[in-house]
Amino acid sequence: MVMGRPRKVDPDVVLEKALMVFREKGYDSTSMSDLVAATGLHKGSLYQLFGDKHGLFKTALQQYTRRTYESMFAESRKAATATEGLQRTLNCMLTIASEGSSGSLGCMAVNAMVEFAERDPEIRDLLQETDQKIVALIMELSQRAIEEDGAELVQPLEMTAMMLMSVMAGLAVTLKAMITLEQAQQVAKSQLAVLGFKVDAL
Amino acid sequence: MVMGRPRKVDPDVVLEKALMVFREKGYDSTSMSDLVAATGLHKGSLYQLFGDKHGLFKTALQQYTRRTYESMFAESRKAATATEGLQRTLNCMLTIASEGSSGSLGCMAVNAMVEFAERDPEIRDLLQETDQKIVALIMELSQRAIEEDGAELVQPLEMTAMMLMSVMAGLAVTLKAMITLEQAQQVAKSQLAVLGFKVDAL
DNA sequence: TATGTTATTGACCGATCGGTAATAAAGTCA
DNA sequence: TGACTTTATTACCGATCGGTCAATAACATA
Repeated sequence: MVMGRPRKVDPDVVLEKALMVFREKGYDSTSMSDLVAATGLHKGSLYQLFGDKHGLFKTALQQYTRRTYESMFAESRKAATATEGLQRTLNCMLTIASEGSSGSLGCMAVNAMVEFAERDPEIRDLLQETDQKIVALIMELSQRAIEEDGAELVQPLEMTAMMLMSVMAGLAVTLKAMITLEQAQQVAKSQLAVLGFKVDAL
Repeated sequence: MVMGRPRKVDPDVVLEKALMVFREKGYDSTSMSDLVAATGLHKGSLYQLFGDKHGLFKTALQQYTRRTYESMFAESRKAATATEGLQRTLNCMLTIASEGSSGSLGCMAVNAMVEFAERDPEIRDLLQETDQKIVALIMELSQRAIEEDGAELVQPLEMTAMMLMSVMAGLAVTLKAMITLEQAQQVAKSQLAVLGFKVDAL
């Protein structure tokens, strides 16, 4: 056993609660008071655990991107075909972005990109890494869809991936106020179709 | 002539300077001090002119959406064909979103949507109105592209417009850190192509 | 029980936040 | 010139911001 006074609460559940606040309100409009209220911890404990507000946000964002990517990857592996895996991957992303009790919270990565891209290279790099991982996943699934499912892509692989990423990022935004999850899923499916994936067969 | 002490500066140029600050930093992380520094006005004058910070932002956002829509509409009318008009409309949007001395500022409407959608019905409604106007413009151009340019859309008109809007919103985000203006324009053009517009003929 | 170690707590900090009000300055009009 | 009207400017407000620190509490170990 480690020495010293034991923790009352699991840092992971604290991080999870802070994460939800940041997803809801973004970084700037979230105050330490908000985080204290949401986590139940006292301010000093939060600072001891995560350094400062920026550190807490960064940790929460990493948690979000890691877990979201893992969910997407896992979802892609559940499918019988690469094409279906691709569709499930996109739907997984949309489902996460649509979370929220009233109105969708959107994708925290997209939200953070909008808020931080111009002023925080650290966050920007972190988001670029995740972006590249997802692009790689999409390209791998697309390649397999060509080889295994007879997909006849009308655009090069790289362009196909860029177009899918653009659509997904856009849906993450419009999900916040313009469209429903069902509409977003329909858009994603149609996008796969127009790109040449054999999505009708599913 | 109107009575009273005359204004030193034109409120429109003040609004323009405030607009740029809001585009750069968003709402929350922009302080009144920032606005004072950027406009050259003193704090009291800003409050007299625009009420409060939120009012100033709302006015700036309306200015942005109005002007951007007018630019897009004007651009669409410059073209010889509806298809070319559509492409010019999209490129106009991307060009505006890519403005900024170092890195692109993105689309202020998209940025505001991310920051305000969950907490400010007034801003949300304002953005939804603009969204609908742009959707209407896109649908009108698409319809004309079918009738006049022989476009063979592979998706219904409404879905075509939704897909275009999603791509554009996504590009406005990714433009901030992930891609260049040239890449974004290429994505938009490819998107038009896969949707069935006769864009290769241009 | 005494000691070392870590976690929790509440009081406190200077800085900055958005916003206000009183006053000074610069014009028009009689 | 002097009254009137509007803008510009300064000083100031309470509240909240993110962050710190010393004191205390709760454990393991000796």
